[in-house]
Amino acid sequence: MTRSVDRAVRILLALASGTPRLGVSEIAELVDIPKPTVYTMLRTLERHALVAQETEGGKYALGPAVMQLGNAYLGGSELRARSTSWAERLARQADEAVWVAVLSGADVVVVHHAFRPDDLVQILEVGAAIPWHACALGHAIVSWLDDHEREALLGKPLRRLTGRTVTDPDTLREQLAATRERAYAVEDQEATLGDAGIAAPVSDWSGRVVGALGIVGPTERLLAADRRASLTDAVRSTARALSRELGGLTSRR
Amino acid sequence: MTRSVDRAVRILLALASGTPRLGVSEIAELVDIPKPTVYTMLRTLERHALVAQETEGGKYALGPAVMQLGNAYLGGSELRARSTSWAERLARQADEAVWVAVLSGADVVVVHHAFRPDDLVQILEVGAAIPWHACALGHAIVSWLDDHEREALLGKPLRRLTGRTVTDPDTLREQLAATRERAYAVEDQEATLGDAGIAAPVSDWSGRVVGALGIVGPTERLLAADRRASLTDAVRSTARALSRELGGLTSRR
DNA sequence: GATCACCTTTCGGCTGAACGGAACGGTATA
DNA sequence: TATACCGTTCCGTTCAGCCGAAAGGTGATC
Repeated sequence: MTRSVDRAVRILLALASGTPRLGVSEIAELVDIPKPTVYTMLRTLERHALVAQETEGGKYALGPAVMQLGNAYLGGSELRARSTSWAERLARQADEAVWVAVLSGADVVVVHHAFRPDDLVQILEVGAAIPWHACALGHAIVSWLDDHEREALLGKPLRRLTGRTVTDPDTLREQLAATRERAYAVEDQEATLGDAGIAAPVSDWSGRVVGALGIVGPTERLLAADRRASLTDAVRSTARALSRELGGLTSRR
Repeated sequence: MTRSVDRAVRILLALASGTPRLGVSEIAELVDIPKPTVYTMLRTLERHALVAQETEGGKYALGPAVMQLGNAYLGGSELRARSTSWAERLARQADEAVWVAVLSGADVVVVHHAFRPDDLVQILEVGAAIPWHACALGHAIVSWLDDHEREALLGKPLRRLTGRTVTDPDTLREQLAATRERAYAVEDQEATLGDAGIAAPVSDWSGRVVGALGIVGPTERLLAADRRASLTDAVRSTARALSRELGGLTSRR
């Protein structure tokens, strides 16, 4: 492990979480690194536009280059590339928005978003990060991780996002077991009030879970008794089809 | 300057440019750092999900965390926040797609994209990076930089993207002078064949240019003799209005 | 199936580059 | 005017990063 690199990353993450603009001293305290060290690193990061300083002698913020990295990540994502057509198809079929996501630490990050066909106001959610335990996508992924990884995630503190967020490890363990059995996950207003999700895991040729695919929308539409069965089936079979495609063309190793 | 941090960033950028998946040796050669050093750094970056290793012992790629950073950047961008309503308005008025961009090294990075109102196929271009010299947005920004910064950019090698890309520094210098005078830039198929752009610089309260705003679309529509005057006026006045807004509410320093 | 070539990964001792305490100058605040 | 806190600079010390050498895998070649 390279300490300086680790520290620099922690600085970037500090800038990414919550307050977008921070001073040297604030960062130093936040990540517990001496001020001069933080300063030197910020300057180094600034060279590459990963951070930017507002006015001379002012606070620091993330720089535009991090966006280029993000874009490059999307461009290189096998999952995203292969999922677009399937997601589109499912969005039309279910008449709901479809998200494809991967796990990043304890968060689920949306890598593709197919809009609900007839929606007018569409907010692109690509790049959004949601705590894994508060969404169906997260449950779908984590339920398929091996015991060791899953327990590591259950061990971390679990934030409550709405009144309905489940944060008890034991309850989650049960839910994950159920998810594993059914091969799909359901979430009802645990991340956002009014919104629900249905998701299924996506795996690659080796059987390892690489992400999840699911639909997101208003509770009353998604979880209506008469639609639920058909929606879960649609999600599950789409995820399976996508997994098969990822498995087939073993792709560039 | 922290050497390790600089090196780590160069590794990330290498992963971001071109081939999305690289082996340790490939990276080592690309960025000219001894293999074991690259390895250690990759492992450090992997901890934070900034890079990810496909299969165990395989090649490395950017990780999902870089997307979170990108998203955080967008969320904290004053320019983006203030530009949305203006961009929307201009998109309706001009009936064309509107882009807002900032400079990142020698590239222009799109931070906001307002769709052309009646377009059906809409590709979200947020995060896209375009060499500054090949687009109106880039010209608008660079023309307003101070001499020193501008010359530094003109000194770097300028890539040709289409047959019409201007890559001669002297020609560019003239174009930039003209842009500075008119307070808007025009580009015709220099980045993409068939597409043109009209853009104007956006500055903050201190007068420093912070980005640019412009319309993008098919050459025949954008540069039609009868529309051009009204379009350039619309772009210019929108950019000015946005600048004024950024100037007014000095915002959180 | 043995050899080869190339990979990623591990190890450890040397050394110079990163670190951080202390001080500086500028700028809001009382 | 005094104070407090900021970003920034300085520079000697030291310990962490560096990287040559070697190990352990893996897939191709003959």
